[in-house]
Amino acid sequence: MDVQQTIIDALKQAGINATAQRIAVGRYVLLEADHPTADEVKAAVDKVFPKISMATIYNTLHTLEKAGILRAVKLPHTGRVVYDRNMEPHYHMIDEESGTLTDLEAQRVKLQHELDKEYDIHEVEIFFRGVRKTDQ
Amino acid sequence: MDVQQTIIDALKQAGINATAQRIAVGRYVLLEADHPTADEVKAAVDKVFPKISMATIYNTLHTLEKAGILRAVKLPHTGRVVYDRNMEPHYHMIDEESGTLTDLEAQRVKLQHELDKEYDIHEVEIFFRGVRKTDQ
DNA sequence: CCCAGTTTTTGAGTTATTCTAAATTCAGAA
DNA sequence: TTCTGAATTTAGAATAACTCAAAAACTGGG
Repeated sequence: MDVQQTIIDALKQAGINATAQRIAVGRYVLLEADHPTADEVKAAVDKVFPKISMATIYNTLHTLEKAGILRAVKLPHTGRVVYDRNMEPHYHMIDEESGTLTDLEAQRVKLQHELDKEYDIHEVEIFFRGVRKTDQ
Repeated sequence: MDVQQTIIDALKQAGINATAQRIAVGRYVLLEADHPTADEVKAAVDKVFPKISMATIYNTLHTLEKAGILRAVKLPHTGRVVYDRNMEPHYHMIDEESGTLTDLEAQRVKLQHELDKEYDIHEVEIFFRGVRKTDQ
């Protein structure tokens, strides 16, 4: 099955009409990209799609978010929003040198607290920030 | 010792010239406020200071940040920036009902991971999001 | 093929912040 | 004091990242 069809199916599966623009955006953000910004999505789609407006980029990203197949992550250091197709519970590591954002599976981090006594916790967001160690 | 003098001393201590505007802003963000936005700082200062520009509000907040006596926190849900005078290691709890932000001392949260093997971690930012339990 | 509903587009509007350059104020020297 | 260069403040323009509104284009079911 080709990539095109994979995306069309994924969109339909999520209850989204598979328009040409959505396929182009979806293909990039759901299969190819690694935490892109809206601008980067536009740039990437521009390379393979004749003409798409910024509003459609945002509309589509929001549609994917609402459908539960994409997540917007607001980075606390820069304030930029990037889109994350990893829908498993996970946290983020920000490499301060390269600016790269890496996913960290939730099970790699153990978290203990007693907030549950007082709150119904709906979500925990963690950002680790640092630099890669120079091995010696 | 009066409040005015406390702030003047705190500013000087941090190596910041104590101008009238900085005293007014500092007094609010370092002593009175609880996670205010820049707009809220302006509104509060306007009540006690004849005339201050938004640029000065931002300039001063940045100056305090660089001096290490104030922290900007970018909230991941709204994207708004609030200023935090708590310089101890701590995390944040966001009450989704009221929008309130509460500080959580770092020692109330135990965090275990093996990222140290690969990274020099400079900072860990955690946002808990949820609602207060209705006691029954 | 037709039509109601959905999607896309353009361009203007918004919000929060930053920039620029001029005006003001300040701290230390004389 | 008075001066002077540096620091600070200001207004207002500029920017970035969206969001909105209304018209135009498309789509899928009948």
